Amino acid sequence: MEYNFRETEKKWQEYWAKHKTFRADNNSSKPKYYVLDMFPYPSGAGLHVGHPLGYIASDIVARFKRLKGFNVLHPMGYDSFGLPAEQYAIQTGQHPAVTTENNIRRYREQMDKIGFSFDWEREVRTSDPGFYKWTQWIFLKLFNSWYNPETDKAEPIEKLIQKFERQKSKVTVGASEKLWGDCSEKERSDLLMNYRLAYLSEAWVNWCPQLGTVLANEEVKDGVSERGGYPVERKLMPQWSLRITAYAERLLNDLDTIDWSEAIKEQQRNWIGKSEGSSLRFQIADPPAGQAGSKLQIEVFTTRPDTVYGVTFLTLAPENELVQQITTAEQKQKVETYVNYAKNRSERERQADVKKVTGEFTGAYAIHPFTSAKVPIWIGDYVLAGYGTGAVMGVPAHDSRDFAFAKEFGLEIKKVIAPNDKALEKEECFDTYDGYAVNSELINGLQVKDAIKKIIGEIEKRGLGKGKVQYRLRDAIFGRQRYWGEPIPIYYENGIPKPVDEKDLPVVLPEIDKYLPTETGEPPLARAKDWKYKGKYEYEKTTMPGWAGSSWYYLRYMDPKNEKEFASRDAINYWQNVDLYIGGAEHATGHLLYVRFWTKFLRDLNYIPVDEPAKKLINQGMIQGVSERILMVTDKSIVEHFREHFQNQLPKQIDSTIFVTPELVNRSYNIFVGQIRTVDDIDFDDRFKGKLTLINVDINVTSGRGSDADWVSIDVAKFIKSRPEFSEAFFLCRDGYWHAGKFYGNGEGKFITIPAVEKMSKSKFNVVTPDDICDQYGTDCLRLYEMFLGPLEQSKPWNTNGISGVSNFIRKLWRLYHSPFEGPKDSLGGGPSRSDGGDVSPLEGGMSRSDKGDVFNVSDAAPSKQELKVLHKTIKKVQDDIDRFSFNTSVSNFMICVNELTELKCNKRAILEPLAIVISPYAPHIAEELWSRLGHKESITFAQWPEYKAEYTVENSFNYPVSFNGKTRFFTELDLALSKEQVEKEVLALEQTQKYLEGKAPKKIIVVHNKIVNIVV
RNA sequence: GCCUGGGUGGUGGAACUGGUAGACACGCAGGACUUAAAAUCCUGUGGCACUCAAAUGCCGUACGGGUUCAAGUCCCGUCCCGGGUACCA
Repeated sequence: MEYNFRETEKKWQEYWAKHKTFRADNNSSKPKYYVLDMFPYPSGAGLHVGHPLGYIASDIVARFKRLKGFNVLHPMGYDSFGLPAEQYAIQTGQHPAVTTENNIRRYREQMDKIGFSFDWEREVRTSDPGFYKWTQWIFLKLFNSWYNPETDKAEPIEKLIQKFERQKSKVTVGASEKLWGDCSEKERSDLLMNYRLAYLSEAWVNWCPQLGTVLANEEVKDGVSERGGYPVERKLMPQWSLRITAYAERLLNDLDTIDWSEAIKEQQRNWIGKSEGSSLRFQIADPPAGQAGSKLQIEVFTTRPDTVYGVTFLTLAPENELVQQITTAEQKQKVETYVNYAKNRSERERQADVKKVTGEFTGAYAIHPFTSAKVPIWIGDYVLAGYGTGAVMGVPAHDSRDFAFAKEFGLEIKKVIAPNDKALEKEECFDTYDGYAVNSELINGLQVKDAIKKIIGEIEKRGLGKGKVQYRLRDAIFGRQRYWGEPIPIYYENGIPKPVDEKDLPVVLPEIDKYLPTETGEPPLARAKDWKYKGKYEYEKTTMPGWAGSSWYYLRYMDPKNEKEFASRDAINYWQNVDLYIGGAEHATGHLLYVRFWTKFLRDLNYIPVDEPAKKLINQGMIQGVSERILMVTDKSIVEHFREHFQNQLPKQIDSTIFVTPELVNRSYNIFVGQIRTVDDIDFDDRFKGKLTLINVDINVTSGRGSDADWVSIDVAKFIKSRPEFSEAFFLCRDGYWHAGKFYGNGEGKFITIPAVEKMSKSKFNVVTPDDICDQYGTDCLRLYEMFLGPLEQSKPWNTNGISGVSNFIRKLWRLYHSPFEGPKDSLGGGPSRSDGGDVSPLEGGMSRSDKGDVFNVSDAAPSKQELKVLHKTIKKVQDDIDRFSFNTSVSNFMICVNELTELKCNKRAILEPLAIVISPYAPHIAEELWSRLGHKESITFAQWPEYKAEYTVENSFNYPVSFNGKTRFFTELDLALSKEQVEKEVLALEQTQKYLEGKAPKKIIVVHNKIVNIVV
């Protein structure tokens, strides 16, 4: 009988739920193991086949660790605050909480189907007040802390206040200096904002007046908003930010302590962007008439102070405050025009247009601190206001950007570094470190590195500046003009921001009538009626960004129901941090940096005992979607080429429907000749260049799958009727691979489709959900197949071409335990001793017996040597594979193992019982069923992993490949006990050896024990 | 540009510290069973050459060099693809 996966999988999923099999215990004598997946944002599209890839891998590890005797924490939850739900709410008026709830239900259903071993009692949702109470609590801690550079950690702000109170020296408040005791409340608040780890400050943002919100950089395209196309301007606005920069050095250094991929670590290092150099001040020369400019100075940051003698100009960022003060009357008009121009160019636009050099002369000059020469001061938008001091010294001879600027505006170029490599002497701009200083008075002749050291010393000595470390990392803007997020627990009293009292948390997200900004441009929360702290104070109206909840959620899983603390001490001390974290690499510089930041902060305040959230991180690859593109072919020879290539793949029948993604309809889309390279099995050569054309296809969409349709279909017969010129059209359709193509017409066609392999997303109409696979082949099959697809960390397009192999394997596995093999007549246990699985199942309604094949056939006879060898080979291989996260090779090994045992007609309990355990992490449902049929009353989850015994896999002989000059010629079976000399002798005595020696004496013979024999002739 | 991961049959991919390249699977071809199909099972399957056959030889891990008895694996150079990032001074 065939294995009935539908009944079996359902049965065991119900069993696990009913028995709470996967509940993790906070009080256990077992060693702990915490394996965590990045929790999903519950989107409307549901789970796609890419999601479970990582979840399956982590589930395998979790189940494996349980079998190995660990107390495993393997939880799941939802990152349920976020933009899409809010956008949907704006469009439909439906409360985001409602759509989120629906989406979560869908996700849960889908996940339950896959049989994950999550402890669902620990589920968390970031949008749940019981959860975000603690997100707000951590925010308050950040607000009430400062970073003490002396102790190099965060401390309560009270310590700083005490320090201010005690010290006699004055503090700087705005433009004046006062004693702390003399400051007003407002002044004190403003002063402390410069220290708090969560603080309010003026920051440059992308502001869209029409939408009434700040936009993230990726939401702005070509100076207009991505949604709606409204103009976006750069605006200085009060913003809540987190002082992540205080942790820059620790975030950088501690990367060396964690086992994360080098790629992610490197990305974080680049993001933090540490650079060492020096600050340097330039005095302004001859202030323009009527302005008190002589006291003004410009401070720059440079990593190349050694090139200081090459400075021929200074450039300020257009936003730099000094611009207004130093500009001369003659240049005022021009400078203003330029500043306005620069202001309205978005960040993105500036970046996209890197090659376009723009700038303006301010009319002012600065005095070179070493040569006293007068250098012109320019403004240019290649200088960023947010980095360093917003001003650079222009050294065109040794910096390619300064060079481009000088070229554009005809500024002087002065060489001060000579390359060590004479060949490079002619280069106009030489910007590497491989050289020595020239024309540089104090440092002439010194190699760059030494020159830097010496000149910094000189700069410090003369009080012009000092050696300095600069980070690219910027403080994280934390406020969003959005509704669907955690309210920031701050209220305002007389315009002074104050923290909500801890005991008043959570500040619950209020109900509002519309999810839009107010008419006056205030955030949506301003619409809330009677929403006041203690009935009288205005709350902060912005909400937290999407990454707030995910920055600490891993801690909440340890003790998710705790109402007094974010997690109890005991729980935190027991679970520590995540042992294995699995998720996408796209979070490299977002979530994965913030979660490290919050972890270090909580550690500083002694709430947790660890410095890092996750010891080991694995990034699963993306499963890409494949969608159709239509390509117009106008040249007959190309069509012939295709026909030749796919001749034997012509389908016998013609289907009258072709699927096209809606985005292709009624739109001109660009597919370039170069992109055809994605069709990897066709080699397009130059013959085809220029002969592939694209036309605008206007096809009537005749059907869809409702408003949520991912695909629409087009009736080709109808299409051809409306466009008779395509009556001979040639369609080649590909659903993943070409062999599934469909042809139309009968000859010189004009149409083909080419596939586009892209990230799976709803907007690209290429989402494939796991449900269909589960329904058709079963969950175990989906699990094995997703693992079998290739290495976990590799991205790959989704296709189901190989799934039948996995499906066959599951049936073979079943048959191994059930085939009506005849047991040995004289066996000890006596043939098919357990014939009926029905009554050993823990649940009623086991498999029904339908025919003779349904005989559970396991013998208690002693296993043969060969059988033991097969089993132990597999045990070893699978545990090694799991240890190095190579799940695809394990699946191959199961196949090999089952094939070999089938060959051996093995039906021994001593083999089949451990085998079920070994397979159970990968295919838990069928493993449970087999386990129960083997007579066990308990779930296989807590069985004991069989111990690998090397003695069973030891061979006493080896079939040596014998090679001559490295080329393998033949094999010879030799006893492994033989010494090298004996092997040599044996091999030389062989007739074949003599044949290949051709009478010559071997120069050298290499014998590698258990590996190879190589004879050098 | 910079950082990073890759490039192996018709396809997905194996090959762990240099030691039998192509495991396992898909696909394809042929066969068995069947009235037929599906399912299942068996055989073959990197390319080229030669042969009635058995066998054998040569070439093959993007390309060009190198180290080594031996290179997919190590070193140098080049090309191509994916991912990230970008006027960071």
